[in-house]
Amino acid sequence: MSRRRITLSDIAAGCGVSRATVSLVLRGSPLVAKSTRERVEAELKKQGYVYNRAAANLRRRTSSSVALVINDLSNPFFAEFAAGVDEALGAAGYVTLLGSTNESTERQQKVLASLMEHDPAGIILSPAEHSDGDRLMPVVGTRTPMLVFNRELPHAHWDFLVLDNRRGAQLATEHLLERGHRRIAFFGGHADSSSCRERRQGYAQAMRAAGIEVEPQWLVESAPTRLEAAAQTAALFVRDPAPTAAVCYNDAVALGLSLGLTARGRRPGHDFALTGFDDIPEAAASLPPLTTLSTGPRARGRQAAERILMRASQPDLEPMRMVAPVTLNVRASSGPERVA
Amino acid sequence: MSRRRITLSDIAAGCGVSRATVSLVLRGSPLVAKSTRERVEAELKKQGYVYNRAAANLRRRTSSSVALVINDLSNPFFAEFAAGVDEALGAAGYVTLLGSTNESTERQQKVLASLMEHDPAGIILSPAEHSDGDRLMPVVGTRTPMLVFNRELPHAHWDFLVLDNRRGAQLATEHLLERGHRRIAFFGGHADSSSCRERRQGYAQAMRAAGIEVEPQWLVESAPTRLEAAAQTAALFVRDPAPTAAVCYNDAVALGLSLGLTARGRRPGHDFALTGFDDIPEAAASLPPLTTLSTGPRARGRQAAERILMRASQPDLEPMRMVAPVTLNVRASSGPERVA
DNA sequence: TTCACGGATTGAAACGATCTAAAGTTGGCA
DNA sequence: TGCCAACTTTAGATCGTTTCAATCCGTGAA
Repeated sequence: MSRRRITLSDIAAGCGVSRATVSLVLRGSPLVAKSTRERVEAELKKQGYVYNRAAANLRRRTSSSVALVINDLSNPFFAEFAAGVDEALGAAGYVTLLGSTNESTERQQKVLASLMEHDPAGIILSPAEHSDGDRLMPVVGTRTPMLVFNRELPHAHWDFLVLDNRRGAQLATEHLLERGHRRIAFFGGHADSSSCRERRQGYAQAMRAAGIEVEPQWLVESAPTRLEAAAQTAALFVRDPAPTAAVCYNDAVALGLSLGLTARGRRPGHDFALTGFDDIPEAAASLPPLTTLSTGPRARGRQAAERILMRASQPDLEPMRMVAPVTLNVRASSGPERVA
Repeated sequence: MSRRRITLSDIAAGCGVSRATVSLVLRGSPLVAKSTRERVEAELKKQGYVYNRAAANLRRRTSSSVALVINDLSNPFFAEFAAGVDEALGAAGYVTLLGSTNESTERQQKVLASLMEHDPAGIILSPAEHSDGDRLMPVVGTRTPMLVFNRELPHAHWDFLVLDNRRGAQLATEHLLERGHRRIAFFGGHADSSSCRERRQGYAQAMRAAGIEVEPQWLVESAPTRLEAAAQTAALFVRDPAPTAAVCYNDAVALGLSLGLTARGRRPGHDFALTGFDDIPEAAASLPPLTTLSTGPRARGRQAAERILMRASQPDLEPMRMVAPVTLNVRASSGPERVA
């Protein structure tokens, strides 16, 4: 029921030793005699002592936290990523300082500034759309290592961890080509986002390699949401001959397209093949199950955490650009083995 | 490029005043003269000073963080909740210490203990399944207020914030009764979880009020996932006459059932009515769109944050049990206005 | 008996902020 | 010129921990 915090001094007083000794016991130093150690440990338990890491960090000039700033927590992809980060940080004895920005660069500035005041050992940033490296620079400073996830920023001397978007889209396209499709669309996404651009590049590259010229009406934009995508379905069929397959920007878009196709009387996986990107949980459970690219967001989170901790302990490491592989997960939405 | 942290003393030295003065400037005290204030502020900017909140908290014996412990971040419901918490905490100048437990009570103990060392002003806990209040007690202590979300724990003197599960299921059931159904099942969930029990109670109450006796085969359990639910669909039709409608434990289960029905040649929303719970984003986008109960997880998060901050500033407030209302969102899955 | 030595313990100064109480500065007015 | 009040500024202790350097103590060697 006591309101006051129990400190080292309370323990020391409680069993007639000095604060210094208690501190040594806490840290398991071999210097203290077995008998005193036991006495002190009993007292710690008895008084319900809890360590004050902030005070310790102050004295030792260390930090035991890492800031994690996420643009969109309600997106399962980022939520999984966050879970992975927290998992790895926790295992290393660090604590996660969370900040969510809801895709607002204003909030992002504020959140970062606020987190910096807690002196994190490092920052993992999944940037809001239209983030500007030049504005990030002054608030992050040069003392704190930062890893940027999922988006490229023009600025250097930060770590980057990005998905292999180009290669992923290429794999999906090759898969559809393999299945006999020639008129393949790239559907969804905002053409000005870096991830959409990269995926389109992979798509274009695969098409070129197959000797197929991409027609302009095969490139359809849409916001990366199910509803928007469903609404854009018609754009695929404005001109004959229409595409018989589509590489979609992501799973949400693919599921939306799937809905749109059904509404138009086409059966996805039968008379139209499509692929997604992300492998969200519903991808496997939808009808038809979605062929898509797994990105392993949780593993990416762990990877980010491990890297930032490494950089925090070795500040002179060179910044690094890491490209995470993606793997194609073939399911029914891309159709049967081989169509005409 | 400097590795050292800039402190108050650096600023003080840099413009020939004392640490105390700089501190006053930082806090916008009216005591300091305009001219010195400007001099100091210039120096702050020039040296790129960043406030050390840990040191300040130590001295002032305050805390500027709240711990948020989440059982399953990859569940959009909890991710939204977390986003809401962070939003409200951030607005109040607090920072979120995140911990995710992945539904493991072991990790939950560890995570809480670790977070306690950072002296949070309060704890918001969404407990892992099978959490035990008696084990939580010693690690949380009595100094730190805690709010428990979404599950009831036998222990007192914590705040509780739960959804009105009973009332929600009752609303859904009444809605289906209204539409003319009599043989209504309760589908999905684990009967030993508190939320499932409460929802079943609401369902039973509405059925009783309508003078209908619930038959045992109308109560079907399943893990709260789409796939499990789809697999359990058959259990609804083992005996004639089969139910014509189902109140589902949650949206995932409802979507699974929807799949299962389709696979059996039934058209959900036409020859079978069903409702969900949670109103996840896909509920509106599925085919047919799902009638379900909105729980407003983000608003709940904000509510939790505001409450814990209030309790942190007034430690003598009585603990409270808050029941969040849920609202019925009627869509096509519960069928047309009125069936026979 | 004295001394050196190793192991165990501790005093006191940090870490970077806050805050009280006291000391400097003004300027006005007698 | 002297004094008081109103402003400004600051010295120094403090928060809870760590850590260096110093002290203490018992023992075996000289």
